[in-house]
Amino acid sequence: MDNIDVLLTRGVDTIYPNREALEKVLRSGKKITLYQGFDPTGTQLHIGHAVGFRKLRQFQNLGHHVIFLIGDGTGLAGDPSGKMKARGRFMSRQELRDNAVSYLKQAGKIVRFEGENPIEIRYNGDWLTKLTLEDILNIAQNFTVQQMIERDMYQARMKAGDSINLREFLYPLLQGYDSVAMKVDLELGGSDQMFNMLAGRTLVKNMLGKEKFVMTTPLLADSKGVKIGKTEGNVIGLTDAPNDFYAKIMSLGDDAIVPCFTLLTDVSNEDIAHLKNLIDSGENPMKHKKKLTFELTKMLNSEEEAKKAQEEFETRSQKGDLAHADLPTLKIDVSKKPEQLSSFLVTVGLATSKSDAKRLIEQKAVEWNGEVLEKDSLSPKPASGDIIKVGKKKYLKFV
RNA sequence: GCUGGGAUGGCGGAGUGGUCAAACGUAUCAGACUGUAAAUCUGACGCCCUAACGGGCUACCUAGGUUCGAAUCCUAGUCCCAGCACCA
Repeated sequence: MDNIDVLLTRGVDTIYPNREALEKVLRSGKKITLYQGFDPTGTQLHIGHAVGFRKLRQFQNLGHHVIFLIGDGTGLAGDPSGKMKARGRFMSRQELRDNAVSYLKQAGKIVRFEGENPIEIRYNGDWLTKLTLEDILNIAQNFTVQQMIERDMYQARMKAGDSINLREFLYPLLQGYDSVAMKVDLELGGSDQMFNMLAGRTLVKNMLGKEKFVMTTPLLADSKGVKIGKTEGNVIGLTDAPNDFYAKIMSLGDDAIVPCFTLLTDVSNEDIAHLKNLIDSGENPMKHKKKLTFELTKMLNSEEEAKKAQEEFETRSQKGDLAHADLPTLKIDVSKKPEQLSSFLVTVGLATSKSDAKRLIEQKAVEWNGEVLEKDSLSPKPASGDIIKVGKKKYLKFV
């Protein structure tokens, strides 16, 4: 299995028109131009994005011309993919540009924007916002309404009586036109982007008279199909602090181990198959999960930080040894009068309101130096070195 | 333009005069279990007072009104959606 095999199979969902055709081109030694686009509609990239980034990096390392496209033009239209509702509001180009700054910073943890064969950054607003009406009509003529509304999501929306805004409806045309504007040979994207990418294939064929390959990457999901990394409110961000990142990955279900190894690491297929066997035959998967987590933390930070995060996790969570753990600290305010425990928790930021604090106390979630405080009486006087723990994740150490 | 439908807690979504701080689901939080988990089970889930029983306040798009009492009825407004028509 050589580099090209890996490139074409590992972490790849589908290749259009087919794998053989692309392989032939790559084997010929030709360096291709490819891109993946990202609409900066938020500020945070999550671990799921890393799948695509890694693929870009592989192409980059093999000497191909990789373009990292910021969708400050397509973002204006609002990608309807996977959305069961039309967007309530659309973003301005300025907002998108602002978000893009942090996107690039985060993506830079995996792909290279500098050094040898750096990835080129482009903004599709540069050409999309300059399209004339005539251009748009010419693009539109390549598609039929039937093709567009065929998408499952639109069918579902129509059935449910939900709206399909014409603005988002145009999205595939814009994304498709990017391929024409940049004259790329290949577009990479998550499998949810298939429709949009195929629109680009059509346009490239009709407008440039050439073949554009499309490669989709699988969405990062555990074996039950549950998406990893972006469960509402609990995003595993690429720039999370190593300790947090480590803990978040560890708290994924065991089902996530194999998919994560496959899509996010360079561990060989044989090794993955081997560890899958071990787990299936009853071995405690924790060891492998720790290895996985270590690798990922290292990829996004450094070996040293990954080590530290791992040690921290071991002392804090596995041994429950809070005294030696690296906890957030708070200076004791000596002038402060003793107060009710519940209000104390609010003051130090461990509870959001007094009601919240009382609930936590009642639920035996508050520990002071390892001792559960069950009563909302006067709070103990904090002494240096005291540790308060609220629930499993919130700690505070007094200094 | 016409005709209908709608706006409820983080989200989805019940509720059509009192028993509604609002079913149910989901998310979140806590506890149990465990391998740190995940899954599962249990509980909590507006704010404030109380040791507790309990009480107060604020909330169902906005502003008024009817009523002893309104998420629920009326009036006006704002926003959203669907269908139809227009396209001479």
